[in-house]
Amino acid sequence: MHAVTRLGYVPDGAARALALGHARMVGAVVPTLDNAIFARAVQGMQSTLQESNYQLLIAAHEYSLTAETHAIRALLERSIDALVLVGCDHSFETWELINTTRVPVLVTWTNVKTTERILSIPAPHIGFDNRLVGKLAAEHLLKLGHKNLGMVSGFTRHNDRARHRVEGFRTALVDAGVRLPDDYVIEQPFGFDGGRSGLNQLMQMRPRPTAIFCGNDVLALGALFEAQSLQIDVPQELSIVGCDNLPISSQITPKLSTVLLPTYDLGQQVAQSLLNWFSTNRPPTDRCLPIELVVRETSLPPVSESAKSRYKNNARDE
Amino acid sequence: MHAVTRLGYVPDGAARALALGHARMVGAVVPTLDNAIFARAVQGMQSTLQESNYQLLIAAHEYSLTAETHAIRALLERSIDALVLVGCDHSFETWELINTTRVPVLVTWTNVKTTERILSIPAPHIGFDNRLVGKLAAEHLLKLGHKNLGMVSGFTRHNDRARHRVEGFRTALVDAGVRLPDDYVIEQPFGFDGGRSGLNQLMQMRPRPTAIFCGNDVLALGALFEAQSLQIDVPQELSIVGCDNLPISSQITPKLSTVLLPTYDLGQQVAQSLLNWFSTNRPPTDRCLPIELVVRETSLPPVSESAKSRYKNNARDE
DNA sequence: CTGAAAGCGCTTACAG
DNA sequence: CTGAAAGCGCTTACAG
Repeated sequence: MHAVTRLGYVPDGAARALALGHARMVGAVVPTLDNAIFARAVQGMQSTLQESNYQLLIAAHEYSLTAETHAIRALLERSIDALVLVGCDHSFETWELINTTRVPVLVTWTNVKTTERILSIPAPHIGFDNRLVGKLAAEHLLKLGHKNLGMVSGFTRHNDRARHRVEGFRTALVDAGVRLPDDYVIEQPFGFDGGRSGLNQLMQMRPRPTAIFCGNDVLALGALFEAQSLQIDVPQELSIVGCDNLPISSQITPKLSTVLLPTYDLGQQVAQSLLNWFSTNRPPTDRCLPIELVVRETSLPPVSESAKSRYKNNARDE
Repeated sequence: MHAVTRLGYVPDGAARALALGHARMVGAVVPTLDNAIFARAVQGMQSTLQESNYQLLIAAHEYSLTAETHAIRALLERSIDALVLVGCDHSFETWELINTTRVPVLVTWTNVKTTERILSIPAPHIGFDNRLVGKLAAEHLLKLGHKNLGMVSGFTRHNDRARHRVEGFRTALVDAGVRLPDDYVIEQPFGFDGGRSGLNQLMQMRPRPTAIFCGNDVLALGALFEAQSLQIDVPQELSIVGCDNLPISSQITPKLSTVLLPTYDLGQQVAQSLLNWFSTNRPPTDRCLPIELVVRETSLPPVSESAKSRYKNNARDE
């Protein structure tokens, strides 16, 4: 041991991995690190993996299924011990890779049980009930008395989280006898500009929605900023509910109501489940992390008729 | 090749790495992924490494030097081809590890030339001139006519970026004949709360500063939010300048002036330089990426005497 | 208990 | 041009 420290010997991980048959590495493929939500989850995974001397390999695919497949193949060629994927919408090639390599896969961020899957692979999941996200938002806004609602969503194609949030929102509205026409659901790229442009489009609809649910806080913040630019008073004239509870969401004025998703916890639990899987050789049981609605002052009852006529004047000015 | 695809053969990276002597992996140790600035840089590195079939191993140390050393050792045991570090403040053990393993190291985010280093190791750097960040902020605020200035900084101990920003700010002020007393520099943990509490403390100083430079945008945003809570009118009564130009900084009202750091570019250039290093076997040359001041409406001339007396009234109310 | 040997799955230099 | 052999640096089962 003295010689080890004196010479600065560091064991060769590649040789070790070859002899042992596993490399103490897990790969994670996320849509992007540009959203704090994924960055935090990755941070959570990394910190708990680190404690058990596992390394995290990350890749981002920027919402491209083929980029994801390539990233997964590259990860698999590094002989990772497990793979973490976000959501259950993946390309056929991805599932094929997973099936043939038999790499342990953990699906996160989603509730697989409620999802139609292309190929049935026995991947356990630890995530959120994204339909419930939409439902919580809908129930909250309905309780406030809103009748005309709109939604700004990320692209739902190849994104089960976004799709489920729309579905959950719409279903809860329909259950309460409120319709959510297709053209009141605006799909936009994630980002402040997407939120802005989504709000803009919704504000041109007639009847104009008095409440808006945004698929995540980035879109909701964009919508909030655009409402400010348009001189629309939030929450007096418009209620906005987001999802994620980003740190900024509790700081900003006007206050943003949102659905809190414990993403750091998610990352930690995902990592912990993998570690258990490695040691017990038994896959973790599927589960959903609890989520909750955080109501801030943005959410008020819908405006009076007098305010509504003001809307129309504004609309004429545009 | 037909059999390869049919059987789903994926080469074993560990064996390949052992035979080849390198694993096509680079390790990056960042303070945290919780700040969008590091997340974006990591994203930049990852995307360009990916194109050349390199994998990125990431670790975060949450501003702890010993955690960093451990993370680096763990990375080194995975036989990485290169190591990317943020800043040049590292523990003795870290430099020792680097010296004995002779792993190629690239230091980023900082301008090493201007730094006193504990151990002289020949690590090239690609980063920013953080003194210039402070200087740009100071010159801007001086030009507006401010005489009483304050600063909210991250902890400067073990953080050369934070230290250099303070130094650059102070030096530029002193050069213009304006003093920045030590107690007008408040060190706070990075985060909105740090910014809030820093602003709070500065607003109790007499004379009260009319302009504040914050070490980064997260602190600046926190300061902005706190100013709103305290009913201090930004920019009429107080100018705030941040650093980073986070996406949110261009959205928020009141507008935040800031120093733009191209962190995504930084990540890409770091990765590209590593790739060149690997192929040519010659280390990259040191360089600084250009930065620029982004002036938004927050930065106004200092308030008139009448407004100053209003300050005092406010202060009494507290 | 100690120490030499075999083997992990690749790559590459070399023999045929 | 093809194919068998050696070797990368570990771990582990086994011989002494």
